[in-house]
This record gives sequence, structure tokens and C-alpha cells, in this order.
Amino acid sequence: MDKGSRSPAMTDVARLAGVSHQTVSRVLNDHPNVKEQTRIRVRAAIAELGYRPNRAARALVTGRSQLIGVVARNSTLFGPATMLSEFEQAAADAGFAVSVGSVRELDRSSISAVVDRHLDQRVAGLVVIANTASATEALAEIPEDLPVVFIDGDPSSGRPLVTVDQVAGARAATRHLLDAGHETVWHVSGPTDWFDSAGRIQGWRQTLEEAGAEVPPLLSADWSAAEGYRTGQMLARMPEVTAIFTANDHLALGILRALHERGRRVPHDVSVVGFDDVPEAAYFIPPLTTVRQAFGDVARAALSLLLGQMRDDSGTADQIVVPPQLIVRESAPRRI
Amino acid sequence: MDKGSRSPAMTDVARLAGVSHQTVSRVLNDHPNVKEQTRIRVRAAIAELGYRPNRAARALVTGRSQLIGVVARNSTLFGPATMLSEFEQAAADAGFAVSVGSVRELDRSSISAVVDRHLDQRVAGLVVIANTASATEALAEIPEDLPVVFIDGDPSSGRPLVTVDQVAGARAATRHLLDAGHETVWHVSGPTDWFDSAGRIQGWRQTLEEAGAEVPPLLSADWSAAEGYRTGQMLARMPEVTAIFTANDHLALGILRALHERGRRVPHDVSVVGFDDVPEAAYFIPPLTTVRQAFGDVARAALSLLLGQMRDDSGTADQIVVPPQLIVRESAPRRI
DNA sequence: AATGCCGATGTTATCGATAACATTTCGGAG
DNA sequence: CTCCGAAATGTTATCGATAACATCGGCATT
Repeated sequence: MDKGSRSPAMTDVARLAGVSHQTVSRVLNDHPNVKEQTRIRVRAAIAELGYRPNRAARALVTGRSQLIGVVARNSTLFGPATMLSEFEQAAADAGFAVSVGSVRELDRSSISAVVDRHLDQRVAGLVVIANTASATEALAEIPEDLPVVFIDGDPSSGRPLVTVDQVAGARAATRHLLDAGHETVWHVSGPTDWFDSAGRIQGWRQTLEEAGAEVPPLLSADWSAAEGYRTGQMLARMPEVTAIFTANDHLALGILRALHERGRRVPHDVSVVGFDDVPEAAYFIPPLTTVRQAFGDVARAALSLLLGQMRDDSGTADQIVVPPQLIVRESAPRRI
Repeated sequence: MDKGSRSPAMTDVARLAGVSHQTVSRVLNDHPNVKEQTRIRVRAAIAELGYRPNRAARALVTGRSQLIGVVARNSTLFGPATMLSEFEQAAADAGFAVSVGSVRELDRSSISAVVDRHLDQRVAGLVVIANTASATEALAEIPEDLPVVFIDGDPSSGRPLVTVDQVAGARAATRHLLDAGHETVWHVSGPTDWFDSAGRIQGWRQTLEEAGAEVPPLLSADWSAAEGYRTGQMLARMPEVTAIFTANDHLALGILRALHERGRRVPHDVSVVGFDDVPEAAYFIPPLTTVRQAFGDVARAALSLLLGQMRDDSGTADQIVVPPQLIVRESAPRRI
């Protein structure tokens, strides 16, 4: 209303309700031992004044804010951006705000800087989207007593972690191609220092070996359509290549174009499977068979792990693995 | 070091340096009237203890945190996601953290809820990525004295705003197609309640009218490849359609596929121009001619406007318009 | 009826910074 | 050599919440 005057504080509510500020605090924090009638009176006063608690004051005395810090690299990529968005939604529902801290590289000093900024804000917890090994090393920067959850981190770290089952996804993709009749499957991976890449490579290789298929040389790239295109130009020249599994959809896009330019038809001559299921994957030429990751589930799982840690600091080192799902479209149909 | 004990406070630094805590505060805030020698001694003590100021305490007494709130819708889209990422980088360099608040819809109540959450955190300023008119209406929720900058908002609102010159971008795209020899240009727009869409429609229509070309009916869609595809299926059936300008690259992708399916060659039969220049646009089939938006520049401009408002509350209602750039690729070459 | 305990509430201390005011120090003018 | 004003520094109050302890009734127990 009168925007000039400062916003009401707890004492104002207390005065109006005819109680002490401490009772107001108790009502706010759902303490027991408050008479129902008083509770109602206080709630009414809160509503009447439009009172909203000052989080800074609370953070000062409790030493912890209602803020969750997220450390991520390059949140422009589809995966991280979606994850961040989903996580923010989930956190908001739980009454937390989310502070983002992007870093260009997940090296130790960058991470350390971002973590420090978050510590300055006295974040209640930290989510690290740690897709490379270097990020895990930077772990040491994080105080022991701060709740932390890793997303896409090192499964062998023993730290609380939520991740999509990359191995299973890659197995499904590779299996799908073998079942369609291909003798073997080529793989264009993401950067090899990413856990995501490593898991997909592992799943791909295992599946080939189990099927007794020859394992072609690994082709590694970054995540961009540009490198997919370059790699694709090479693959398009090799007649023995009939099935390609790429580590993400953008790589697949570049490859589709290279194949197209060389006159190799998809899926008639070559089948292609991607990873991610970006919204536009269904509109590639041809529509892309790919592996969908349930980012929303990952985000919600990460939040619940974090909230769990914040409640009891027993350090439950849970790890949650979310299964991915193969989406079959025209670039790699069931039968060729 | 010893993680058990609480982190050092200002008084600890003061004791070590042999001064009062107030002097430490003065050093931290770069006040004048501190002897150089004292300043050095305090700095040394800060370094030795690894002291970091408690932002919650500062926020409590000043009534403002070192946190900038961002209100955005669906930050999964390329534009918003890139904007957010760039803004976070810029803000970090200026010593600010960024708290994100996504909303599913930019209606009044959602915005109001997000703004309230930010106010709870006592944000120092607010950036609203307000791409629809409904967002501008929700303006009223924001206190007068809080620094606010709009990105992609209503240019006629008189509020501080940074935006890409959508009209100029659309003019360049349309002009490019006309110059290449097309009689007219069809336009597939984004949702008409987005300012971005409105500007692009306006630029497109103006350019056609100025050139004396017939203005085809406007086709509006959402931003997805799916709707681009549906619209494209219709356009592909119309032989008189030889040039299409789409409101973003994903729409263009869907259209490219629809044209491909109908056997209409791009650019031989139909030329297509997109908008955004997503990283993979160069790897569409064929590579997409599009309009690049300098999101980084927009983000930095928004931050500087915000910092300006935070310094002097004179309410400088600056508006900054960032020019876009036409990127010519094969889907719409200079000459057909 | 006295005792004791517990539920409901109030009082005071505290977090760690900045703001406002008080005090000391120091250099130069008279 | 004294005095004055500005520069340098110190003291105390304050922000708005929670924590810890204090108080006050009433009800069950003996």
C-alpha cells in the first residue's frame, strides 16, 4: 500500500495481534505449544499487514539462507538448461530460491570461485552439475557440513548423486541398431572427460562385445553440430558404415547433413541414433531416433536428496539413477 | 582450515589488525579517511584469516542484498537460456549473484508470486525477461523504489529496457529475400502476444509495403519445430510460395522438413530465413540463413542499466536497442 | 490443599554487518 | 606554544529474525 514506509516487521505483527514477537515467530515456524486461537489471531495480523519475513535476518541468526546454489557449466546446452529450469520449479515449490553460478570451465579455480560466491550467500545447499572429472576434484572446496548433491557426477565418488543411466541408454541405442540387422555400430562420443560421454561409450562398447560384433574405432567430438558435421563427412565416405550412434542430438544433426550432402540416404543407407531428445529432434530430416532423458525426474530427485540432507545431517549418501527411454523415429526404424 | 569452528567475523579481523571493527568495515567499503598503513594492516588480517563478509548481516542492515533477481519464462528456449547465462556471467564479474525465478506462464499471478519470492530475498534489483504484454501488466507488483530492467519488454512502456531491434532484424531478412528476386515473402510468426513476434511482423510487413509487394496472410505459430512442420506442410502445397521468413530457427527447421518431404528444394524452389542463429543452424539441411541476436550484449547492457539505477535512484529511464545481424547461408543465398 | 509439571507465552541475548555519533590525533595558522 | 579543524579511529545503536531462558497459569497427583 503505502510504499514509502518500510515493510512491516515481526514486532508490528506482534503489536497488532497483541502478543510478543516470539509468539509470531513460533506461529511462522509451526512450533507446537501455541494455542489455536492465538495462532489464528497472529495469522490474521500477518495477512492484514501483508507481512513477509525478512530472510536476511533469519539467515543471519540461523547461519543459513533459503537459497540453494547451483553450479553448472555452460547452461546453454539443452541438458543443463532444462535441468536448471526444472530444478528451479521444484525448489520454488519447496519454498527455496535458486542462485545460479555458471562457469566457463569446470576447472578447480573456476569452481572454487563460484562455490565461494555461493558460500558468501550462505546457501542452504549446493547442487553441482558436475559432468567432468575435474569438477569432482574441486569437491574439496566444499565444506563438509554443507548439503551437496551432484548431478551427472562420478558415480564412484560415494557422494549423494542423481544421474541418468547413461550406460543403459547407450545399450538401448546400440541394441536397437544391432537388432535392426546392422553388423556393427559406430559411435561419435562427446568429450571423453565427461561422465556422460564415458557412460555412453561404455554401454556402446559392452553391447557390441556381448553381441560379438566388431568394435569400430571410437570417434570423439565436442557436443556441437559443427563437429558432428566434420565427423560425418568422414563417415559418409566409408561405405562399410551403416549405423551410427551419436552422444547427443546436435552431433546427429551435423552427421545427418554430412550424409545428406554425400548422397547417403538415412535410414536406407545409414541409420542414426542420437541422445537427449531435444524438442526439435522429431523434425530433423529424417526424424531422429534418440534416447530421452527425464531431466525433470532428475531435478526433483536431486532436490529431495538435498532436502533430506538438510533435515538430518546423517549424511545419507544416496545415489539415484533415472532410467532413460529409447524414442524410435525414422532415422533408425526397427527394421531396415 | 579447521572447518568445525565458525568462520571469522569482522571483529576477529579487527582484533588481529589491532583496530575496531568499524575500521575494518571502512576498509571493506573503500571509504576515504583511512590511513594507507591501516588499510594494509587490515587487508593482511583479512587475508590471513580468510575472512569473507557475511552478506546476510549486510543485507539486514542495508535492507538490500548482493543478489539480482531474474524473472523469466521457460528458460529452456535458446534465447532466454543464453540470456540468463550471459547475464549471470556479467553479474558475477560485478560481484552480484543471480537468483532465477522461472514461471510457466507470464500471467499476473505467476509473476506476482515470483516477484514476491525475490522480494523476500531482498534482491538489489530485478531483471524481467518480459516478452509478452501480460508481463508488462504485472509491473504493478513491483515496488517503485526497486531497480528494474526489462529485457524484450514493451518499448512504449517508458521503463528502462534493453531489447534487440526486432523490426530491423525482420526488415533485413525480408529485404534480403526481396533483393534476391522474390516477388513477396511469407512470414510464419511466433505467438502474436510476444513483443518479439510483434516487432518481427511489423518489420516484415513494412518492408513488403515499402517495396510495393503484396502482403500474404500472416501465419502465426508457437516457437516449436512441430508447428513449423505443420505450417510448412501447408506452405509446401502452394506453388506460389517461394520465400519464407520464420520468427525463429526451430520453426524454420520444421518448415525445411515439410518442404523436403514435399520435394520442394531449398533454396532452389523456396528460400527460407530464420531468426536467432542457434549454434546448430549452420548444420540444418541446407544451412540456414538467419538473423543473429547479440544476447551477450543485451545481457551486459541490462546489467549496466541496473547498476546505474542502483547507484543513483534518479530513475534514468534509458532504453537500449541492440542491432541484430543477418547471417547469410545456403537456405537463402544472395541470388537465386 | 500443597506440589509439581507442562503448556503457553514473554524477555533478553545474539547473529554480523553498517549508520550515526563521539573521540582522538595531527598538522598548520596565529 | 596554543588552538582549531579535518582526518582517522573508536563506541554505541540498529536492522529483524531465532535461541535460550524465564515466567505464569492450570491441571493432575498425592
